[in-house]
Amino acid sequence: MSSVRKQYPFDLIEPKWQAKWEQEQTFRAWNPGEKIPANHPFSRRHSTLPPKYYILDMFPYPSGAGLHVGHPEGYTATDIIARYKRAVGFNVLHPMGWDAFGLPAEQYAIKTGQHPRKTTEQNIATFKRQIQSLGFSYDWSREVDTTDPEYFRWSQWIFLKLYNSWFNPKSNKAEPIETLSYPADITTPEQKKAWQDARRLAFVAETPVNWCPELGTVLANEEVIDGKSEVGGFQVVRKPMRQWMLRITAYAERLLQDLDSIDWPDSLKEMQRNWIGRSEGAEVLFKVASGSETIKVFTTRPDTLYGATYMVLSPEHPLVDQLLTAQWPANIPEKWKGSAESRATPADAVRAYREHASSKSDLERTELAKEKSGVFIGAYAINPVNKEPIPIWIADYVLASYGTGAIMAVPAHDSRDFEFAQKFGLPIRIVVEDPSGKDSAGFTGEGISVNSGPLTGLKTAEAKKKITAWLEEHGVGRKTINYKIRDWLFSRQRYWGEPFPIIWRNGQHEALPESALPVRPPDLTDFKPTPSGEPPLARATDWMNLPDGAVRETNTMPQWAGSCWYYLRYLDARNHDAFVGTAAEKYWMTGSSHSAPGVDLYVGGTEHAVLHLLYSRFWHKVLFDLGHVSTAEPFYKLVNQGLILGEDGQKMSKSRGNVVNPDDILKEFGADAFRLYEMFMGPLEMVKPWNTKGVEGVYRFLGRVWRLFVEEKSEVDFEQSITLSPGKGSELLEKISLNPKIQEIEPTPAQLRTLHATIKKVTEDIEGIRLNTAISALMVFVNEAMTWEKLPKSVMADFLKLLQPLAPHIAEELHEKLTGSSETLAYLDWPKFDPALLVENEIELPVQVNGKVRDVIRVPVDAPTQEIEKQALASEKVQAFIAGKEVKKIIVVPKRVVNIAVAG
RNA sequence: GCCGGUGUGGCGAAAUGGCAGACGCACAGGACUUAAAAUCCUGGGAGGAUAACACCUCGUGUCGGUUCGAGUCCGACCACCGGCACCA
Repeated sequence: MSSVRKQYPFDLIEPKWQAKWEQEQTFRAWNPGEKIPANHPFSRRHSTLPPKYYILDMFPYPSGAGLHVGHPEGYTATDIIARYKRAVGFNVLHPMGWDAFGLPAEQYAIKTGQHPRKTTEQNIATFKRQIQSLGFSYDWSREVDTTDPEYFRWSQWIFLKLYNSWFNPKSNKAEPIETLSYPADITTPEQKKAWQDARRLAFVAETPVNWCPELGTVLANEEVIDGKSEVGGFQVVRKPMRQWMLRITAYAERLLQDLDSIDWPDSLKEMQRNWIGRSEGAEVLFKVASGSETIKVFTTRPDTLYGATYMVLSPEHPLVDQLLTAQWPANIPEKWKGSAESRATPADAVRAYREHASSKSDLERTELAKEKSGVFIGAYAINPVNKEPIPIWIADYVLASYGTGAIMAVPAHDSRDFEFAQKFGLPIRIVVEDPSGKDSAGFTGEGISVNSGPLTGLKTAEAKKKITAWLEEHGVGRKTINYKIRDWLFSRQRYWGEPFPIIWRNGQHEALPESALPVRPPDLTDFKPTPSGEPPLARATDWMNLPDGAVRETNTMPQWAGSCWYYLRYLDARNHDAFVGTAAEKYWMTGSSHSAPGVDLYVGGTEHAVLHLLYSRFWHKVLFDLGHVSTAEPFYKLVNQGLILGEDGQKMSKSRGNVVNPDDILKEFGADAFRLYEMFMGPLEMVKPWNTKGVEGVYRFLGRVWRLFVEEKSEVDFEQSITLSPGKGSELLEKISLNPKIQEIEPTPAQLRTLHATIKKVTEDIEGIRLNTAISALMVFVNEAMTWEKLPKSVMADFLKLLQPLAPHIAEELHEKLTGSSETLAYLDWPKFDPALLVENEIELPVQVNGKVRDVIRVPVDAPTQEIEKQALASEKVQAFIAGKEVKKIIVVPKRVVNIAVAG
C-alpha cells in the first residue's frame, strides 16, 4: 500500500490502552443516584455529579459490509469533543448502539435461509470490533440494540402511547384518549369507539399508499424518491391499502415553529420546512351551475379569483361521478372531450382519462410533467364573485392528496394553468398587473389587481385580505393553512421489524395491555414477502390466532420506530421498568447555564433530513405532551458531517472500486493516525476526497511526537529486540525510556508563549468544532519544540493533555512514560490558557501605502500612534512610494497595520 | 423551475475587513548513508527583473460597487455539488 516506515509501535500501544479503558470502565457516564466506585478516575476528580454533556452519534445500521470510512468521520469528531468535555469537567454521555431492524438483513435471510437474528448478531460483532479498535470513548454499558426484546418492548410501549392519545387542537397537544369528548349524537359504545378510532395518533386508514412490489411492502412518502424506493431503487406504485398511520400532520405547525428554537444547519431546517410545506391561503366554495353540489378549492392567491376561467378536479375526486353531465353541452371544442376512441359522453371520457392517468406510474407522472392532459366533464361551476359559469375539468396535474383535490384555474397568473389553458384554448384573463411593466399574462408574482371589481387597484397583499373577508362574510370561503406533509404510513409487510401490540376482534382493532409487552415476532423459516401484500407474519398461524378468536396484527413497524427514540434509551439503558427513569431523564435532558436542553450535540449525515430527524422530533413532542420527557425538542445542536469521497473524487462505491476499508488503514498506520487524518482532511461539514498519502502525513507527525518524547537509543534497541522476539512487545515497550532532553526545568518565556498559544488555539478550535486547525496547531507546536535544546517537563505534559482528545492512545502512553503514573489522562484538568503570557514587548507592523504592503517596522507594543506614524513615514521603502505625493490620511490599526493613503 | 451550499497554488486546505496560501500532501535541492529507504534541513502562487540579492507587476470563479484597505461586505452573473419539484 505504501512505503512509509513504521513510525512508532502503535500496534502495541493501542490495544494496551483500549484494554485498560475497558477494564477500568474509564468512560462510564454516571446517572444521578448511582454509586461511583472510589477507585474510578471520575471519583478522583468529582465528589458530586457535575453538569451533563450529551454528545450523540447517529447509530449505524450494522450492514454486512462492515464499517466504512464515512462512519468514523462523525464518530471521531464527537469522540474528540466528548474527551475534551470530560477534561473540562463535564459528566459526558457518549453512547453507541445498533439500528438493527431493517431490509438488508431480511433480504439476506430470504436468499440464504439464515435467520436475520443470526446475521444481525454477526454484523453487530463486526461493527463493534471495528468501532472499538478506533479507541472511541463510548460508554458501552449503555449499548442498545433495537432488535433486542428488552429494547423493542419500549418501542411498542411508545406505540401504545400514540394509539391511546389524540391531538387536542384547543390545547395544541396530545392528550390521553380518555379526555376526548363526544358530540351529543354519539352515544353508543360502538359509536364512541369509532369516534375515538378516527382521532387516535396511531390509526388505521384505507388510502392510496406507496406499494413496492419488488420489496413486497408499502413505504412512507419519505422513503420514496423520484417514484422509486429509497432502499434498492425499485419501482413504487400507488395502491389503495388498509394501513397503520401516525398523525404527524397534527404536529405540522409545531414541527415547523420549533425549528427556530434549535441550532441546526440552515440547509437542514430548510429541507424540513419544505417537506412540511406550509402555505397560507383560502378555501373557496363554488356552486355547481345545475345541481346542488358545492366544490371546495384551495388557493394561495384568492386575490386572483376574478381571473378564474375554469376549474380542475383531480381524476380521483369523489364528486366527479356526481357532477358529470349525461351529454356534452353544445358547441364545445372536440379536444375538450379527450381521446378520439371514447368521447361519446362525458362519462366515457372520464373513464378513459382515469384509466390513462392511473396507468402512469408516479415516475411517469413526474417525467411527463411538462405535457398537460385532462378532459372536460360537461358541468360548470359558478364563480362566487362574478357569478360567471366556468367549465369543470379533471386533470392529473391536480393532486388528490393536496389541499381539497380541486383548484380554481387562473391561467393568467399560474404557469401550470397557463400551459393547460393554451393547450385547450381556455380563456386567459389578466387580473394582476406586473409592476415592472412587462406583459402581465403569465405573471405569477405580486402586483396590482385589475379587472377585479372591488379589488381593482389594490396591492396583492391587500387584495388577499379584502377578498378573504368578503368570502367569509358571504359564507363562501375562509382563510386556511395547508401543509404538504402527509400522515406517516407506519406499517410494513416485513418479518424483521417490531410487531404491533395490537389484536383484531370482529374487524376491530384493540391495544394489548402493557403487561403483554414485548410482543415477540414468531419464529419463521420463510421470510419472503407475499405477492398479495399479506405480511409474512401471517404464515405463523399459531402465533397469529389467539385462543379467544382474536387475531394478531401481522404488519410490523418500519425501521424508524427503533431509531425514533434510541437517544432516550441511552439515558437509562438497562431500566427494566420504564423506557427511561424519571431522574435520569431529568438529569440528562434538562439544560443549564453550562449545557443545552436535550442532546447537546448530535452529529450525522444529511440523508436523514426528512426521515429520522423529522420522525424523532414528532415522537419526542408526543412524549413531551404526555409528560414523559422534559424538553420539546430532542436534539439541541446538530452538525452534518460531509461525505468522504474516494481518491478519485467520486462517491465511494463497490462498483467503482474506490472504497477505503478502515481496517486496512488501521493496520498500517494505527487508530490515532486514522482519527487525525479523518479530522485533518478539512472542515467536518465539507464533502472531501480521501487521500491515503494524507494519512502518511499525520502518521509522520505522530512519529515526530513519539521521537520528541523518547530516547533515541532505547527506541533503536526496542526496534531490534522486537524483531527478534515479537511476542515480548509489551515488556519491551516499557524499556523505551524518556528523552533525556525532557527535564524538570522552568520553561523559558518563549516556550511558555508557544505552549499557551497552542492551548488557546486548540481549545477554541475544539469548542468551535474546527478540528483540522486544532491539529495544525499541534503540528506547529511540535515543529517548534523540535528546535528546543531542553524540553521542560511541565510544558510537555500540557501538550499531551491537548493531544489526548485527538490521538488518545499515543498521548496516554507518552504521559505514562513522562510521569510514571498510569492514571488516565481522561479526567486530568484541561490546561488553562494565560493571555498575559502571550503579550510581547515588540511587534512587527506591516506598513501599507494605498493598501499595498511596502515595509514592515518593529515597534514597542504600546507605542503611541504618533510614534508609529513617524516611524512608518521614516521607512525608506515607504518613502519611495510617497515621495512627492500628498499624504491624505494615515490609518493606524493597533497591533495590526499602518496604511498611508496618498493622492494619485 | 425553486431552495440551500461551494468556488483560493499541482492537491487537501488556512486566514475577528488589516502581510493571501498557516498546517499537510506531492515535488525539487541538500545533509546523513557504500547505496537506497527512513530521518533532518532548505525551497516553492504566476510573471518580470537581477551576476546574485533588493525589487516590481498581476493574483482568491467573472464583472461592478463600498472602504484608507476586500478572499472576507454589497449588487449582478457563471460553474459545480446537494435537496425539492405539477403542492394550486
